[in-house]
Amino acid sequence: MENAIFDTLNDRQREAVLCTEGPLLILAGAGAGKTRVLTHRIAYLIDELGVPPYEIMAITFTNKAAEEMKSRVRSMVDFGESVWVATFHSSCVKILRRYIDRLGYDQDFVIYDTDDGKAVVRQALKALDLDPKMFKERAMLSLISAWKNEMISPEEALSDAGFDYRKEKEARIYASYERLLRKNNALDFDDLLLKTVELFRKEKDVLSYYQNRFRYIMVDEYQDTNTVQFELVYLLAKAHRNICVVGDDDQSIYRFRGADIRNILEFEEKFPGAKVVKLEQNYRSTTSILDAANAVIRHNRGRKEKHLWSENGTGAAVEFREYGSGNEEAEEIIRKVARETKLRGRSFKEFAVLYRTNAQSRLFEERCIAMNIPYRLVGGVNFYQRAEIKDLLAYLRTVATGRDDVAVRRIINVPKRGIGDTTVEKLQLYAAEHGISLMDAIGKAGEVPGVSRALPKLQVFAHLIGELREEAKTRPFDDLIRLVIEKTGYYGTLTELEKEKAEDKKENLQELIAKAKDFEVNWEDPEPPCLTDFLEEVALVADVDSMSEDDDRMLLMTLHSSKGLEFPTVFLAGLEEGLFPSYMSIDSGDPMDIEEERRLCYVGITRAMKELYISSARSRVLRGDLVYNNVSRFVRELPDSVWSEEIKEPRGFSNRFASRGSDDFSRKFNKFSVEKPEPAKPREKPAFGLSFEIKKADALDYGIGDRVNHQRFGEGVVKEILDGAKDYEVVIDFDDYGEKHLFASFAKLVKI
DNA sequence: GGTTGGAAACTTTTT
DNA sequence: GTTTCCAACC
Repeated sequence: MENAIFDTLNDRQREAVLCTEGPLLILAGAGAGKTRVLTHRIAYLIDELGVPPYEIMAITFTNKAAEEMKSRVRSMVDFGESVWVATFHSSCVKILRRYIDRLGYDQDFVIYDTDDGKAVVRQALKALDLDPKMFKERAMLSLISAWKNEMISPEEALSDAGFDYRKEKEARIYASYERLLRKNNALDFDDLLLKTVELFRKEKDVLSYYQNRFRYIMVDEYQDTNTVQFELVYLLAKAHRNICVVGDDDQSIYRFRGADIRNILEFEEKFPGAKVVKLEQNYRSTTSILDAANAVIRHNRGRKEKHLWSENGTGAAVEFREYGSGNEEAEEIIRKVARETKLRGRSFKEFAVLYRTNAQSRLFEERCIAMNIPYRLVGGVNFYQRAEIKDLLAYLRTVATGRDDVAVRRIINVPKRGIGDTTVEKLQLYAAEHGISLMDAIGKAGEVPGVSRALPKLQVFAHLIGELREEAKTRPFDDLIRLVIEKTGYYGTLTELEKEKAEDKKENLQELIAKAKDFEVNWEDPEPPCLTDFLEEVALVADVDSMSEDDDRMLLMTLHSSKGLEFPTVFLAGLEEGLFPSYMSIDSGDPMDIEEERRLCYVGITRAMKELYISSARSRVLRGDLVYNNVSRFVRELPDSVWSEEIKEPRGFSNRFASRGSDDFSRKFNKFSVEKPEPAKPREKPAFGLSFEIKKADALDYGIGDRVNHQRFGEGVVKEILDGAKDYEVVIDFDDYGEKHLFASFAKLVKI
């Protein structure tokens, strides 16, 4: 190959790039340059094989990944913008906007998020006269989602239920939920995929159009695909079989969302004759960090054997610290960031704190504010899920379609205009009886039985929406949003809240206005965008997507959000039994749940480029009350060699003995228990280093003069053995590292 | 019939 | 800590 850009690839990467025909599975370890492989592969197809760019499809999971790939492809090849690079969900939306009429929907369908979905479940329960306490919204939604991911229809769910009362009711709720969505001309997240598959199965001409259109298909993060997604890819690829999937089974962390790890483990069976390329050289992290990652993930059973390695050098040792409390953990971590940035001139964005649950973020946020550290909180409540934003968007949805009952219900009394639940129920009933939408029923409120007192208020509301619809025809979106705020007197409701919160909400609304403007300015199609386009964009963005690289702030996020990102210094916080791994996964009794948590830990470790600090807290406040957790099992799975820097420091070492008795260790490493040990002293200085269970051996199986092997230092000769109170101290002269003093129980020396 | 404030109950992770 | 529920008020 003459092209210089391909010279920067290693042999395995090049192999993956050159294998363009037929099914290909790229098993890419963390930081092994999979995005580079994908983009180079696209460039190779276009530049070397002359494939037209529009015949190439690359599917990702997040918008951020899609954006990154888009910009890389554009900078590498001419007409790069013609390559179809999009997320699963937005790809499906694009297809459905063109052809969904074949499934009996209008093309301007709206997309419901989980909040809307909850409202629909509530309505379904009411329609079926079922007790909402018996069938929880959230549980029902995840059940429905699971059914959809498995492509099980309401009818099938019903027949599967047999004579089980509960299952039968659940299936009926599902059926009712479906009817309501269809009536509102709405699709939920799962529908986007499911309806596309339905479309392909039903309309052969549509399927073959897209099969011919996408002659080369690439799927990123393949380990996170679920059954519908697999089916979608399978349908598209089965004609030409040029399907390349990239993934890492060790980074599969979305099982709870229906991701099926078997999709990657069984790829070769699903696509016979598939070629497999493993990328194991890591370009991101130091060897210390990779050792830690490898050691932890080794404890999982169902996985493809891999061993990450790098040429980046050993680097700083991974450090573990146990703090007295969650507060102290946050304080020390943020203090460390403050020191590093102030004293060593490092920038804030080099640091990231990763945690298991969103609830943990607050502690770090508070410390950042207190210490004046600029930070960015990723995830938590998604910008577009905030109440005020959703309210405004519900107005826009109502203005845009008029069929969206869920949106109308949300805003009919926001701000308060004296239209209560009873009135809405009557209107809804009337609408159902006459087969019209809620908004239409409001227009005819005079004819609705039982509506008298609320009638003038309803007329005002209907008039308001009518007016906004008129204005929407000419105004740009940002202007329209301003108008909604003004006409509804939305800010009026906010001032009643505490000042600070109201300010926050106003700022959020300003940001929404800015985003709307942005959207219009960046619109690329010659056709001007309509309100539906904007609402669609907004429905499909995640929080990570809007993370910008340029502002210098440290990052706080869950382990899930951190996937695909990298940071010079990572703090993995809250490594405690019950928190991480979560009590849910411990209690379920399914070892697969713990394995998923372990993969999550692996993802967290491999985000780090140069430094990794792992920590836990002995006590922390969880939903109001103080709990005492044991150190996570994952900490114990970390390799001894990782801690050797500490062992070289006698000072840290003696500290460790001074502050921790061995009873403490056995308690800590016991399985998660509810038994509460004595409370931690709040301001106690934390001990450095990892405290392994120190158990003095009765006798050592090596003596002075023997050659022994150490995991990290290699081979050496035992010079001296000192009998200490709690352990033997062994002096070894290593061939490569010289003389070292090690403790027998830590060093795990093996006689050769 | 609608609003409001306080008590109760629930928080794993999210495209 | 935060969202939902209910009962007393308007």
